[in-house]
Amino acid sequence: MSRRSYNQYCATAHALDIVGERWTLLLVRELLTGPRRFGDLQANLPGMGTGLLAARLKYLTEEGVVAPVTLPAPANTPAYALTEAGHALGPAVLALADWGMTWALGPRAEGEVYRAGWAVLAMRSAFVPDAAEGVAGVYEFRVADEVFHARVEDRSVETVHGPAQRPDVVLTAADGDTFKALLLGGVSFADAEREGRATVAGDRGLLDVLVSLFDWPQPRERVSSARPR
Amino acid sequence: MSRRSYNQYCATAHALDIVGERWTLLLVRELLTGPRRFGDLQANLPGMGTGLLAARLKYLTEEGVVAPVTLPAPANTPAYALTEAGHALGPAVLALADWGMTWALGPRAEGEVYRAGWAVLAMRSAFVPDAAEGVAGVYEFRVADEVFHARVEDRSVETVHGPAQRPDVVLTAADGDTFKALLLGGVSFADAEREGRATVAGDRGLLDVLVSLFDWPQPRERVSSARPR
DNA sequence: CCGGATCCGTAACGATACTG
DNA sequence: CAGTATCGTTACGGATCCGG
Repeated sequence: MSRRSYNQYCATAHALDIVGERWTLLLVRELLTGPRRFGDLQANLPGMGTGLLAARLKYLTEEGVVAPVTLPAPANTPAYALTEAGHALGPAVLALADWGMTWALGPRAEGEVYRAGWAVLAMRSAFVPDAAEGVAGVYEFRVADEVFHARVEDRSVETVHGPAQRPDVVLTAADGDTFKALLLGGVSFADAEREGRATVAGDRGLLDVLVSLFDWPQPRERVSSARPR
Repeated sequence: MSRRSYNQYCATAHALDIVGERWTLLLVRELLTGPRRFGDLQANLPGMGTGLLAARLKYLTEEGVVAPVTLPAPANTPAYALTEAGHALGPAVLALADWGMTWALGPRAEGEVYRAGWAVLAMRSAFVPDAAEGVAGVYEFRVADEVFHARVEDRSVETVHGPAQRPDVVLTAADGDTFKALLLGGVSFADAEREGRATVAGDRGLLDVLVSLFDWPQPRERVSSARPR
């Protein structure tokens, strides 16, 4: 338990005792798409001091949410991964992302950092299993200098950072905004390629299928009036 | 946006910018079961300073998550309620509660505060719609000095604090532990009544039905080993 | 260079006292 | 009852330094 506990016998309070401190759930978000090294975490969590990052990792390790691992050869470098309990936080992080997409995101603000990898979680959240009936495919995405991939299979999607082993199709987008527009269906892949903002290699048909697998929430405005009973 | 923003164009980060500060999600948890007055919130959030509570309410009001209301006559007293955006946080709070019940709750620790009202959220979380096929009933619960009720109808449950208008059955439990044991099915209503720890008024058959509507998660131990890929 | 540990100024929090 | 005001304590953020 963190030094500051809510001291309530309540499931929500206990959960927040462990993962409710500043940065913690964003740290879990990073690890939800696979193991990461200290430096990668630092790069994706700008504003978080190295001391704090180290302290959080240590605390979460003690609490059995995170575990240190050694990346497979040839990297052989230390990294951090989620335990089973850590992975179980996925639904909670996705529920927050869901709320954020609907009620808090809006257009990109000035100076806001954007990493395409974060869209990976959004894909999990907006994925519609029923729409993926009979769909199977491995997608690799390269956005700016980031690489991640998605594996669609059996009405489910699995999103992980890093390259795919044998992708059916590789989508390269110049920047995050282009990638987002493509995923939301606002821009066609053909148009983006024509404008030089994206390139596609492999089974392009699978990309059009991909877009149809998501149901993106309609952004709403928060208004200051009580909800009628 | 709170003064300290994560400054990331990410749905999770934006959500946490608004509701990620200390106490905020517990405050939302309180309001998820209906409007509450300042003093009630204070009483259910021991350890939170009045100044901080006032600041949070003000901030959340500005952000359109909470709205000040006047309780209906004869109370006619000021209170706080959730807006539509605030109610939309329900799934996120429940997801955290779910995780907490499985991975973080355990037995009650020494000195931990327990309010029966918190079990109300747990009931929402553990409710199994399929088990409630054809079930309808209004339950009122009185635990220690707290009163709340549940309305089961059409494969759904609605839990609100305060008394019910026309309850089918009223369950009075001496303390939270008794109430919990009854709900989890560890103790029968007859036994509890015999021991003087509970009384039942109304349609007692509905209570046995109630217990069958929940699927309580099996508590798990958090262990410090990475989850296999 | 990566993975941290240490230090210090600032902002956030917690407890209590006080006011309309 | 519903909040302000105040003040000591804790947590965070940024920078610098250190060992492999």
